[in-house]
Amino acid sequence: MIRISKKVEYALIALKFISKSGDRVVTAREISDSTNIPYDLLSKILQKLKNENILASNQGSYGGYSLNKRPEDIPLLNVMNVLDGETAITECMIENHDIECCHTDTCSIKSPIIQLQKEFEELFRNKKISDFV
Amino acid sequence: MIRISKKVEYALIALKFISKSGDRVVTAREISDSTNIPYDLLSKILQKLKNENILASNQGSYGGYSLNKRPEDIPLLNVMNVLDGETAITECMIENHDIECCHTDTCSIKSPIIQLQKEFEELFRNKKISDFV
DNA sequence: CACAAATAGGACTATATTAGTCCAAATTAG
DNA sequence: CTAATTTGGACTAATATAGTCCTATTTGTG
Repeated sequence: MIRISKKVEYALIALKFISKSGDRVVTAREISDSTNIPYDLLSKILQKLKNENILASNQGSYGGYSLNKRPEDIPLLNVMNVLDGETAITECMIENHDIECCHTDTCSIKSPIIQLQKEFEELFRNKKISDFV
Repeated sequence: MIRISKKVEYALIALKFISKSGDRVVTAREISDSTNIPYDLLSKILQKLKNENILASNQGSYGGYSLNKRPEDIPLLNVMNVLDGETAITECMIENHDIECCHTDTCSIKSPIIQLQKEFEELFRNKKISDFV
């Protein structure tokens, strides 16, 4: 059941919330309270987005998060990769995949899978956070 | 880690195998032996494809499977839906979804998600089994 | 300095999904 | 009748996702 993870879904909601808040920094608590996203989980998500320089953060009281890039410069694919790891449509598409696929000899669908992988990535790379704001 | 399931991967390999076999019926055992796909799992997959009229089957000895549609008339999305259930990019995209999303009031990303869902489906609907053969 | 409000992040648990296995029944050609 | 096959239910194992808990660190303010 191919699906976008909750983490990514929450990230989109949070990013929208932050981008609607102007220059003001926004706390994880604030987002959690107004969206019902579990606080602890949300914190992890925001931290990862910060480590990827999508968000900027200030610690300490009166701290919080703010956007570090323009929404139109943040591809959805980026957010997905940050939160859930590399987006590989099949196991054998994972880069540096050292586990030999047991179908290697017989698997003749590899090249169309590579093509599909490309189109898939393109779809999610062309979607920007601005499309969700 | 958004990914096509093994079931679908196996189905693609099996469908390719069958379509390469001309008019001859092909047994699950035969496919399993030459592709290393676990026999029991493969059987289930072929049965589901049969129930969906993508394959035709003959029981008994000298039985087996054959294509019931032209590869170019079988969308990948169909195979995915048959094997893994409805393809909904997020939980709230599942049709007749009666569980109220706890973000309903605050979730303002619904309309772009619907749009993404459409584009996603289009990608996988336009891919046909013939693209993998 | 002490405190409160934040981010930061490791470790863990619970739940759900996916993958795979086992078993028995029904069908059919020879 | 028998062997080869599809059919299909029930179960187990493995993996991934979602969520929780706890503690450390940072920093503005009284």
